[in-house]
Amino acid sequence: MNPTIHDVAKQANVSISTVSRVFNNPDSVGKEMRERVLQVIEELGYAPNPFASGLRDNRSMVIVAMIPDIRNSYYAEMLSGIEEVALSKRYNVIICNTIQNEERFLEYVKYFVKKKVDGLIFASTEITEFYKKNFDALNIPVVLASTEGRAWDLPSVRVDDVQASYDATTFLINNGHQEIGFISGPSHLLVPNVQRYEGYRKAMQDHQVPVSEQHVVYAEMTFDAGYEAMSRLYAKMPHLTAVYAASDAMAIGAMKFLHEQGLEVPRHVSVMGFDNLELSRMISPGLTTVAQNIYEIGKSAGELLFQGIENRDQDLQSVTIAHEIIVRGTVRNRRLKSDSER
Amino acid sequence: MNPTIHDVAKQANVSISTVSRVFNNPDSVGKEMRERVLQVIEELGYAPNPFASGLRDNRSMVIVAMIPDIRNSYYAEMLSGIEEVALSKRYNVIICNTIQNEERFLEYVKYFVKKKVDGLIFASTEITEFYKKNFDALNIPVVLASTEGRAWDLPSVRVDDVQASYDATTFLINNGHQEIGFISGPSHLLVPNVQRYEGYRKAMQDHQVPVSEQHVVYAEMTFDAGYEAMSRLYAKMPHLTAVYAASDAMAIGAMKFLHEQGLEVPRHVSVMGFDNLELSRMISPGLTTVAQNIYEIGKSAGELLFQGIENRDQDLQSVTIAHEIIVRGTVRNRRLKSDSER
DNA sequence: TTGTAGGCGTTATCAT
DNA sequence: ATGATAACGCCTACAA
Repeated sequence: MNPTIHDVAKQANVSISTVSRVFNNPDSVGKEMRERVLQVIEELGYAPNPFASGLRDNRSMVIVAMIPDIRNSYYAEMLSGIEEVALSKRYNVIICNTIQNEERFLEYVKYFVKKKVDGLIFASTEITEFYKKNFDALNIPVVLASTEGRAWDLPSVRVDDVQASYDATTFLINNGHQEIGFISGPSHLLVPNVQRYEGYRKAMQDHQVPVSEQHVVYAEMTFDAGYEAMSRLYAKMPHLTAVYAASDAMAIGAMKFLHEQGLEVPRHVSVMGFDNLELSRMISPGLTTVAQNIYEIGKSAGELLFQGIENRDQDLQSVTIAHEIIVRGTVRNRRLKSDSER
Repeated sequence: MNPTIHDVAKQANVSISTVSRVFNNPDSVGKEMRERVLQVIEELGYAPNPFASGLRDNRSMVIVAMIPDIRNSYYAEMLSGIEEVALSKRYNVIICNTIQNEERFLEYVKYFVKKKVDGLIFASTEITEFYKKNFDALNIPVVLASTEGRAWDLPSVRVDDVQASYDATTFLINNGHQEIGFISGPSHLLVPNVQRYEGYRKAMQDHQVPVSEQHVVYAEMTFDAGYEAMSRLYAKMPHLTAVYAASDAMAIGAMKFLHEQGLEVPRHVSVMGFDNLELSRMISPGLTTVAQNIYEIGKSAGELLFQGIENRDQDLQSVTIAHEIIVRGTVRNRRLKSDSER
C-alpha cells in the first residue's frame, strides 16, 4: 500500500494538516517543521492520492483530446502539441478516437468525459447541434481545433483557410498556370472545405482566370480518394496544367494517378497540396504545399483550454494560426519557358 | 453540480445502498425497485463519481501508453490498437511521449503514473535497469510493445525480428540480388537492430552470398538519417543492386538519395523496407517491405495488459505477431533478364 | 503556527 | 431484499 498523509504525519510527528499544508501552502508552515516533513515525504515516497483530492476538489488534472483518428498524421501532430502543453501544466491527456462517429462520441462522453475531465479539445467533425448540446451538458471548457463553432461561437484555433487557399491558388497562377483543377474535400464536410473552395475561387476570379464547377471535383480527404478523384478531374479537364488539392493526402493520391498515366510531376502537371504533412517532404519530388503549423495549433488549443480551466468564467478568444507556402518540387514555373512544356 | 447517489436515492425513495446495488449487482435488487431506480437514474442523468469509486477501490480505469513520439506513424498506429481494446473495456488511455528521454520518463512516472493508473504499456526504448526498477516500483502490470525485456523477462508483444529480417533478405536473394547493402538502425539501440542484423546476415550466409561489415551502414531510424546513410552505403558499395533498410522511414530516405543520384528504383537499384507504414504504399513506386501488423501489436499488448489487470497474480505470456512480406514496386527480379539491367 | 474535525461520493459489510 | 454505517485519503474552515 502506498503511504498516506497519515503515515507521513506520524513519522514526522506532526498533524496531517501540516503535511497537507506543506504541499498546498508551504509558506504557512514553520521552516523546521516544513523541512522535517519534506524529508519524511522523500523517505516514504509519499504522493497525494489523486482520487482523494479529486473527490474533494472535483478536479482530475486530465483533459481529453477528441480527434477522428490518431493514425492520421495531421491529428497525431496536433496531439503532440496538446500533450506538450499539458505536460508542462502537469496535466494528462486522454485520447478519444471518435472515428467521426456519433455513437462512439456518445460512448466516450458517457463513460469517460462525464467521469470528470477538466477540459476538452475537440478536433473531429463539423460541430452540429448534437455536439454543441453535449458540450454544454459537460459543463467544462471546450476548445475547437481546426474546426469552427459556426452559429455557436465556441472558441477555436485554426488557420485562415480562405486566405491560405487563396494564397495557394495565387501561387499557381503566378507560376503561369491557368488551367487549375481543384480537388476539394467532401461537400458535406463544410469546414474547411467551404473556405478552401472559396479561397480558390476568389483567387481565380481576382486574377481573371476562368473558373467553374468544371474545374472542381469532390472526394474524401484521403490518399485513396485523392487517387480516384484525380481520375475524374483528368477526365473533365484533360488539358489541366496544375492540380490543387485541399489536403496533402489527396494531393499525393493524385500524384500516384498521374504517375500511372505516364504524366510526370511537375513536368507535365504541377501539384499543390494543403497541410504540409511530414510525408510531403519524403516523396520525390517533395510536395509544394500550404503549411499549417499543426503542432502550433495543438499547442495553442491547449493553452487556450488551460486559460479556460484556470479561470472558468473567462471568455476564450479564438486564435488564428499563420500559414505559409512551402515550395518544394511539384510546381513548375511555366513562365520560364522550358524545352518540354505541355 | 452533478447528481449523487443520494439524490437518486431520495428521488426514488430507497436507500443509497439500493442504488449502488442497481449498479454493481442488479440481480440482488427486487424487480420493481430496480426499475424505479433505473428510471430515476435516467431522469437525473446520474453516473457514479469515479473519484469516489477510485478512492474506495484503488482503480482508475486508466492505462498509460508510453511511446517515444506520436508523430511517428509507427507508434500512432500502435496507439490506435491499444485505444481500441481500452475503449471496449471502458478504460481510458493516457499518452506519454517520452521522446526517448529518461528525465521526461521520470516526470511522467512521478506526476502521473504514480497517481494511479491501472496498467502500463511501454513501447519506448531499450529496457535498462533504470526502467525496470521504475516499473517495479509502480507495482502495476507492465507490457512491452515492440521491444523486449532482455534479462528481466517482462512480457512483450512483438514480431520475430530475426525471422522477418531473414525473410526480407531471402526475398531479395530469390530475386537475383547478391550485392545487397543493409542500412541498420543505430547500434546503440539493441532492439530491434541486433535481431534484424542477425536475420540479414544469416540469410546471406545460408544462401552463400558473401557478406561483411562492408555491406552495412548504421543510422538513426528516420527519413533524414536514411538519406544520409544511403550516401555512405553507396560510397562503400557502388555496385550494389539492392538496399535493405531496417525501417521504412530509412528506406524512403534512401530512395530520395538514389533518386537524386539519377538512379531509378527499381530499375537500377531495388529497395526493401521494414514496417509497412501507411505512407509506404503512397509513394511511387510503392515500397516493398516487411509488414508488421502494428495495429495488432497494440491490440495484443492491450489485451495482455488487461489480462494482467484483471488477474493480478497471473504470469503474462509474451506474444509474437506474424509478419508478412508486402510486394509492391521497389524490388526488381533480376532473374527475369530485362533490357536495361545494371 | 499548528491541530481537530467534517465532508467529498462510493461501496461493502453487517444487521434487519 | 433492503437499509445503516464505516472507510477510502485529502483538504480546509475553524479552534486553539
